Amino acid sequence: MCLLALIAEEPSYGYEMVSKLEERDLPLPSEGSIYPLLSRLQRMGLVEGYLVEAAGGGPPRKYYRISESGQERLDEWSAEWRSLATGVSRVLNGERR
Amino acid sequence: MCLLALIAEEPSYGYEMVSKLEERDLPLPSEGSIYPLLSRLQRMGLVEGYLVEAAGGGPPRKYYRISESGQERLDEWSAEWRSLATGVSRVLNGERR
DNA sequence: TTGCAATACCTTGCCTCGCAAGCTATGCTA
DNA sequence: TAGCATAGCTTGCGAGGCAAGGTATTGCAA
Repeated sequence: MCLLALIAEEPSYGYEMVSKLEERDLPLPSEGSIYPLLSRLQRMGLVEGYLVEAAGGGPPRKYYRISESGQERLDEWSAEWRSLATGVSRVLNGERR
Repeated sequence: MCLLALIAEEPSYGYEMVSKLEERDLPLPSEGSIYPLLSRLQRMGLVEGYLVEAAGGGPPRKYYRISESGQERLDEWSAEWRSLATGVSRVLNGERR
């Protein structure tokens, strides 16, 4: 969901997303974890990939942009996330509905 | 973590925790998921189990109370959770640190 | 008195997925 | 020419989620 949210904000590529996540205090345990995730998002039809020649050396970058169904899925996911997060807070603070 | 938090609040048993979670809008996907979790918490030494005769029929209840190291672990876990949750919010809202 | 619902616990087994580890290739710079 | 930064990828183990199904007891309704 977080990767999808990053891509929704603006198209991006794996290597860059790692640092974007770090900027938001969400470091990935390993840099290698991101590529299987991105392929999965693509396989699910939530994002589309396209190659862009690297500016300033290095291999070409594989950019991803969000698809229409990706945007819908993201909306669902973030709603689910918010509900989960509120639920967990309620448990941690000993409240009930 | 949520189960541990419930137990920290007051000792409880599996069947009851299911409804406590529902009360907080955190329904378990299946009632059966809770028992492996509770055993794991016990195996990790975070909770202690004890049997109590059921009031009003049915088999004896297996209550759990939190241990000292369980309380410490819970404090760590909730700190981690809060940091994770803030991170995710940051991503969903397109902020950076 | 038969049967069903509620209470309460537990186990098996598949299948997904996280992630550590390691690999490949390119171009710049010291 | 060695090394670093950039950028991508794959393999393999192991953990663990959870659907499904099982057991036993009590009380109430049909």
